[in-house]
Amino acid sequence: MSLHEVPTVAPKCGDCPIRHRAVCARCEVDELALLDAIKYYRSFEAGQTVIWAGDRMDFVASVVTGVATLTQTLEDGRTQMVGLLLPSDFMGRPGRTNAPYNVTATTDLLMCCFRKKPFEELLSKTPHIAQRLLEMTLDELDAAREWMLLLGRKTAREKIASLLAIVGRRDASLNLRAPSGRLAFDLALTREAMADYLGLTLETVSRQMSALKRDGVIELEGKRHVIVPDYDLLLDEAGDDSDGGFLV
Amino acid sequence: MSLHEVPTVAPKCGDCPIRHRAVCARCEVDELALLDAIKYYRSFEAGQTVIWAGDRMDFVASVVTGVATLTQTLEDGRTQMVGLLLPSDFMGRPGRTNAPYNVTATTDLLMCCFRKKPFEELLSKTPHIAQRLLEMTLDELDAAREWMLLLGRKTAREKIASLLAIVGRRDASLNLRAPSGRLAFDLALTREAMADYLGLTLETVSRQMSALKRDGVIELEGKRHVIVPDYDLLLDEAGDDSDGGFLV
DNA sequence: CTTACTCCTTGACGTAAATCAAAGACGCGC
DNA sequence: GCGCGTCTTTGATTTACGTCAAGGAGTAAG
Repeated sequence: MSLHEVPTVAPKCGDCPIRHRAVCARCEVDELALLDAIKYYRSFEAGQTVIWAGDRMDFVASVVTGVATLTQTLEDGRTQMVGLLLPSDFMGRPGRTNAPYNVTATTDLLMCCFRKKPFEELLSKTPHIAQRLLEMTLDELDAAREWMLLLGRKTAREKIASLLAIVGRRDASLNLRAPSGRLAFDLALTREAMADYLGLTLETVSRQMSALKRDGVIELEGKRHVIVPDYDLLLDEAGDDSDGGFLV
Repeated sequence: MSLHEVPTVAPKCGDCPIRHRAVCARCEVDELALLDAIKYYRSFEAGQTVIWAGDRMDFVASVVTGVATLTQTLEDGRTQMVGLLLPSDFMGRPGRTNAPYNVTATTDLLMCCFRKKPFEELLSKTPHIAQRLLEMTLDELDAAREWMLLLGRKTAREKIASLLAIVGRRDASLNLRAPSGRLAFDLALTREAMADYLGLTLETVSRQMSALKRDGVIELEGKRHVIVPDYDLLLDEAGDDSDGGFLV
């Protein structure tokens, strides 16, 4: 998602342990001071719903720690995850009053929230933050469209490999490393959540995870901790050369 | 996509037959005059490529007439359409230099283009246009995510019905009508293009079109002209109650 | 008119993934 | 320890959709 890149100095926003991606790194000092004045924290337990589709939403927020999912459902209960919020990801829609999807915490979750009204005022006063927000939204749009390619055209195995590549890449970038060679990370998703993201059933996810393990593409410690012996090999399995550049 | 709604007065931008969605209807007079100064037209024949993924892109544009598609492909040729541009739709990415997907004309196509540099200057001078653009991008994001639900969880029949509902709805709104009851429109897509949009094969599309016809949900005149005797029935087949509110 | 092209339809068959079903693994409270 | 919940794995079977293949319909050129 790349703002003006990964943090290279200590975070500035009060006591937040993260750098808010909505803010331009070049001019962060003043704006973060402004943001600081209107922010508050909310925490959620694993499994709790942050907001339901259609609900009034009077804040925008950054994920501080934890993982949340965006999901949509059909009446008969079929559900599709349409986005994944990892630490430093932004959530919110300036100019909108209602949430378009369900947002659910899949781990314990801490969010740094900003009341929408003052945040919007801040936006109109500081056009370069508005511009930054447009860029982030365009990134999200690219990610969503990349995901459409996955959902429409990839095999189950490729889907799993793509998801692992993305989460692994994202995890590496949190540690300021480019993903390559050996990689290990926790996958904060149940098999069912993975299935909902990939448009599969949980059984198929489980089978393909087993297959990737059998073929030496990944190793598993317990159910959630994934070890990738060779990131490039995983990318090959993902079926495209985009190297998971989206959703970063 | 709904700016401050469907045109109710004559278009203002010079000789353009359409209202540019990037411009706020409330304040259009001044901005359209500005836009008028930096615009030019380009036309494409059916089948021609407007721009290739990765190419430098030094303009943004509105579709005046015709239909274009946004597609992504894997190396082995599997392709997925990730967006559809209908008249009045906007295409372009302020702040980006390269096109993220292939854009192809599926009919003869006329675009009203604006050179990117002056357009971006206009944006920074008129924050409410920037805000309008953010809203439009959020709409596109919603549409993409709605499409993810379709790709990941709907059956072939539901996919076809959803596509027809959306195109039909969009066509009706061009004529300032709410879609209901009987509807007739031209589907400017080949069976293959429909398949690429829906993540299916062209044979499956053809079979499901035949099935919908056999079941009286649609009638066909020739290959492309679709008659929907009862729009609500079509919506039922689409499998959700979102009523195709996206991509409008 | 014939030929040739593109696009579409329909059929027969194969297969990847869904569904149905059972049992294992892990954690948590008692 | 034991029971009980949730999550996961694995197997057997079904099915929706893909693949392969043949032919039809419309249109443009000769």
